[in-house]
Amino acid sequence: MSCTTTLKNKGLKLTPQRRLILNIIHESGGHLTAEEILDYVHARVPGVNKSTVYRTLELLEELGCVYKSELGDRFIYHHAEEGHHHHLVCRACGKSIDCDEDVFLPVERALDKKYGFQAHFKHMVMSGLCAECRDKG
Amino acid sequence: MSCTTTLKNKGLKLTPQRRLILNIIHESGGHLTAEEILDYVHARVPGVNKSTVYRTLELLEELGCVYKSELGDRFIYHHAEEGHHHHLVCRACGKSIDCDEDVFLPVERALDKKYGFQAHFKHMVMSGLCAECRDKG
DNA sequence: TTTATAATTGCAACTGGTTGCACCAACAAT
DNA sequence: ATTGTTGGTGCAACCAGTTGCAATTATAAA
Ligand SMILES: [Mn+2]
Ligand SMILES: [Mn+2]
Ligand SMILES: [Zn+2]
Ligand SMILES: [Zn+2]
Repeated sequence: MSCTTTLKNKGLKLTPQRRLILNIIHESGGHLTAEEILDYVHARVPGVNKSTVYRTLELLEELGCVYKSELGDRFIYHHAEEGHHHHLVCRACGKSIDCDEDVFLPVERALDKKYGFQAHFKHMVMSGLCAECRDKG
Repeated sequence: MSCTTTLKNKGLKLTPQRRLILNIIHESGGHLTAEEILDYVHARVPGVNKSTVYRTLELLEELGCVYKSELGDRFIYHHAEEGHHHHLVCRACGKSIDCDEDVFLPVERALDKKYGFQAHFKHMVMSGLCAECRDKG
C-alpha cells in the first residue's frame, strides 16, 4: 500500500512537509540519516522545523512506510517500497555486502511454528567478518 | 573469556569504576538501560562522572563483554556471560516472550555459505505479533 | 628511583534529538 | 456560515548523551 493511502486510512494528513520528506527519502534510494534528511529539507524549504522532521520520520516508521536501521553508530532511513535486501557489514574492513532478502525466511517460519509469533525482517544490517578478513585474522 | 582477561589482553585497565559497572550489569541479570546503570552507579559511588559510565558501556560492548539491544524505544545492556536467549516483543500487547538462541543458526549458516560472512546473533529483540494478538486483529 | 608513555577520569561545553504547549489548518456537524 | 473537533506545525525550553581537554594514575623503561 502506498504511503498516501496508508496516511489517509488512519485519518492522517499528507501535508507539504510530509510530502517533502517522503520525496527526499524516495529520491535518495535509501540510507539517509535523520540529519541528512533535515539538511535536504532545509535546502528546499528553510522554514520547516526540526521537530516536524523528527516527528514525521517517527510516524512514517510506525506506519511501515519507511524502515529505520542501525548502521554502525548511526540510524538510516530506507523507503519501504524500494527493493528489499539486507546488509552485511564487516567490522574489520567496513565493507558492506548486499544480501538476499530471503535468508531470514527460516527464522520467520521457526518463530511462527514454535511460538506462534509473526515477525518480519526488513532491511537488516548485520555486523560480522567478511571472507577476506576472516582468513587474515 | 572473562571480562577481566579481555581487558588485560588489550592493555586496558580494570579500574574501580569499570569493576563497579560490570558488577551492576552482572547482578541485575540483564535488561538495564544506560540511565538505570548510571543511577545505580551514583547510588554506590556518587562521584563517578556520567561520561565515564557512557564511555565504559561503549567500551564493554566493543569488547563483546556486554550486548546492547534495542528494546522498543530504548537500549538495554545484557551481560555476555548470562544465559543466551532472544526476545519476541508483541507490538500490539507489549508482551515479551523468551526465545531459544538457536533460531538464527540457519541464517548464520546461510550467510557463511553464500557470502563467506561470519555473523553471530546475540540477544536479539524482535518486534512482531504474538499468537493471541494475531488471532484478534 | 626517576622518567617516559599510554590509559583513564572528571569537568564543562556542546549537540542531536525530544517535549509541552499555543496556535493554526482541515474537516465534519449543526 | 458557524461551531466543534481533531490533527499538525513552529517555537523554545529541555535532556540524554558526546566531545575536547587538562589533570591523574598505572605501567614500563632507563
Ligand atoms: Mn539498503
Ligand atoms: Mn534478555
Ligand atoms: Zn572485511
Ligand atoms: Zn500480543
